[in-house]
Amino acid sequence: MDTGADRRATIHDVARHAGVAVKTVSRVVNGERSVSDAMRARVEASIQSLDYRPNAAARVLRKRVSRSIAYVCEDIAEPVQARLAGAIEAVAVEVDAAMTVSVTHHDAAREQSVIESLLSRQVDGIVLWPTGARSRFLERLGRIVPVVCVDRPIPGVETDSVFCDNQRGAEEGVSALVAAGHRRIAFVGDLPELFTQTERFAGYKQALYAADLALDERLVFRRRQGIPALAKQLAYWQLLPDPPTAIFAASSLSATTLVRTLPADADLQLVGFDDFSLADVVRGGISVISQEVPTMGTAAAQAIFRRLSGDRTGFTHTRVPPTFIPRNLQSRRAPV
Amino acid sequence: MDTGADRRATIHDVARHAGVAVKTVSRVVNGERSVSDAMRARVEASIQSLDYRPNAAARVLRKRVSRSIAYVCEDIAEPVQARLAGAIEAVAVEVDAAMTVSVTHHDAAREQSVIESLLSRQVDGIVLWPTGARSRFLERLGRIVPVVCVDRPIPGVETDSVFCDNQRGAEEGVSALVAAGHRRIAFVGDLPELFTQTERFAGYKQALYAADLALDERLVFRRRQGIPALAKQLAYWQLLPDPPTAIFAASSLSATTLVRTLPADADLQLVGFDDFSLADVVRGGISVISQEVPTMGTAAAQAIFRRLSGDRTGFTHTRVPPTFIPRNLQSRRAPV
DNA sequence: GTGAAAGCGCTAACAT
DNA sequence: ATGTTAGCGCTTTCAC
Repeated sequence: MDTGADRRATIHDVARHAGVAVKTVSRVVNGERSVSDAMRARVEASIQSLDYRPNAAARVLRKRVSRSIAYVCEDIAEPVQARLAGAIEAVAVEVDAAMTVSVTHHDAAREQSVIESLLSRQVDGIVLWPTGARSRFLERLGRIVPVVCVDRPIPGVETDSVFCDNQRGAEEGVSALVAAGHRRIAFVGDLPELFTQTERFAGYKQALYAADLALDERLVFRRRQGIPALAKQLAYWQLLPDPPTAIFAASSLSATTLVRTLPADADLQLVGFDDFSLADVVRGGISVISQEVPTMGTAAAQAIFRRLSGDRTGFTHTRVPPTFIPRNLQSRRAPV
Repeated sequence: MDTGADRRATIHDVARHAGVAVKTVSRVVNGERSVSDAMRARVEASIQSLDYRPNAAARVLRKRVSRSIAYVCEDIAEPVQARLAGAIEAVAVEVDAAMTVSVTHHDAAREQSVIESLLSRQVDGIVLWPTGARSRFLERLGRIVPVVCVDRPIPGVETDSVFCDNQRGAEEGVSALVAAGHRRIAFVGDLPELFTQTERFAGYKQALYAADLALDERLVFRRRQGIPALAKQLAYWQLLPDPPTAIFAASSLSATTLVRTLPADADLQLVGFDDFSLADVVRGGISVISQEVPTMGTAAAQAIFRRLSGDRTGFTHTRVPPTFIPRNLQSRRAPV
C-alpha cells in the first residue's frame, strides 16, 4: 500500500511491481496507444498501489520542455496584474502546465535577475509585463524563449504582444463626455513617459479634435499625483475664466486620487481609465474604460503555447479593445 | 522545443572551453569555496562567453529539491489572496526559489488535481488556502511535502498554519462601536459555515458580552448576500422598535454590498472586516479591521523554508492580529 | 506490442 | 585544490 514515504516510487519500482519493462510503464503514464488493455490495467494497478507520481524533473531533463510558463509582472497585488495572472493560469492548467509568478517591483535589475532564474528553470515561455527599461539582455531574450509582452512593449524590442487599445478606449471615454455636453474637459494622468499614458493622451487629443475642441494645455495635468498637488491643480482650474466641467483620469490611480481630493459637492464629471472597486458607488458612480483583462490574459497565454507548438510565423500584436462603462453620465448644457 | 538557439551550453561545454573538469565548473557555479581565484576567474570567463545557465531540471533530479514552492489559492484575483502571493514571492525570491501559483476556484476536485500536479513537479512545499473540503488525499498530503495552511485549516487535518486572528479582530471592531455609544449593533456576514465567519461571529458575540449587551438574533444576518436580500433585511430592521444604529460587516463582500445597498443618508455606522479600496472614502469613511497580509505571507513562506531546512518539530499555529483602522467613528449618545 | 540500453545535465562520493 | 565516475528518473532509440 503506502511506501512509507521514505522514497517516492520511481518508474522502476512500478515496473518491478507489475513485472513489466520500464518502457511499458512509461507508455502507460504517457497515454501511448500501443499498449494492450491487459498490460495497461496491470500497470495502472501498480501505479495506484505504489502511489507513483512521475518525476517531472527527470522528464524535463529528458524532453527539454517543462510544461511551465512564467508570468513576470511588476506587482502581483495590483488588481489588473492579479487578474491577468488568473487568466494566464486558467489557460496553463488547461494544457496541464504550471505558472510561476515573479515580481519585478518596477526594477530593471530585478527584472533581469528573475528572468535569468526562470531561464535556468527551463520555463517554456514568458508572459512579461515589462518594467519599460531597455537592455541588451532583453533584446536577446526572445531568441532563447518565447516571450509575450503585456500592457506595454520592451523599448526597442519586438516580441509578440497583447496590449489594451488605450488610445481607442480613451477616445471613447472622452467622446462620451463630449456627447454629454462637456466642452472643457481636463486631463489628469500619470507620468507622460509611460507607454499607456502616451496612448491614452493621444486618445484624449483625438476625441477633442474629432469634436472640434481646442486642446487647452492648461487643462492637462500629467504627473504622479498626490492629493496636495492635485488639490492645488483643481484650485487653479477653478480660477480660470472657463474652468473644466469634466475630467478624464487616465489611470485608476489618477481617478481614485481625484475622488479623494474633490470636494463631495464639486460639480465635475469624471471618466476614468481602468475600472476600480466601488467606482459604481463613489460620487454617484464614475464612468470608466474597463480593460478586458481575461481576454488579454487568455490571448497572452495562447500566444506562448502557439509558439511552443511550433509556430514560427512573424510577431503578432494583439490590441484588445476596452469596454466603456457609462455610469451617472448626466447631460450638461454647453456653456455659451 | 527548440526555440532557435541551437543548443544551450552545458556544464561540459564550459569545462571543455575552460580546460577544466566539470566538477570544477560545478564548484564555481555553486559558489563553493575550495576553488582557486585563478581557476574561478577562468571558469567564469567561459561561462560568460558561452552564455551558460545551469539546467535546473538536472540539478533538481540530482539534488531532489527544486527550490520552488507552490501557492495554491482559491482566486488569485481576490485582493487578499493576491497580496499574499506577493508576500510569499518576496520570501521565495530572497532564497532564490520560485513560486508557482495554482487556483482552485473553490473546487475540491481541482484542489486535489492541481496539488497532484505540483507534487509531480517536486515542489518543496505548499502554501495552501484550502477550499475547506475534507479528503483522504489532503490528510496524507502533509506526509509527502511540507504544507502551511493560510486563512483557514483543512477540516480534520493538522498542518502548520498562519491565520488571521479573526475573533480578536472582530471583537475589537465591535468594541469600538460600543465605545462610540452604540447599543444596537447588527451583524452582517457571509455563510456561517465558513471558518473565518465562525470566528468573526464569535468575536462579535464576545464584544457584546463584554459590554453587557444581549445578543439579539434578529440583528444577525448570515448568508451570501445580494443587494435585494440585504435591502429587505435593512427594511425589516427599520421596522423594529429599536433598530440597529450600527452594523458590523464580517467580510469585505458584506461591507461593499452594504455600501451599495444603504441609502446615502442612512444613519448607520459601519465597521467592516478586511480593508477594501476606497473604504476611506465611501460614506465618509468606513472603519475596518485590516488583515496584516504581508506579515501573514512572510510567516507562511518562512514556515515552509523552516521545514525545508530540516525542522521536524511540532506544528506551529501562527495567529496574526489584524489592525483596527478607525475612520469617521462618531460618538453617539446611547438611547434611553 | 514489448523490452534493453543509452543518455539528458547535473552533483555526490570518492579519488588524487 | 582539482578530477573521475556513477547515477538521479525519465524518454529516446532501436531491437525483438
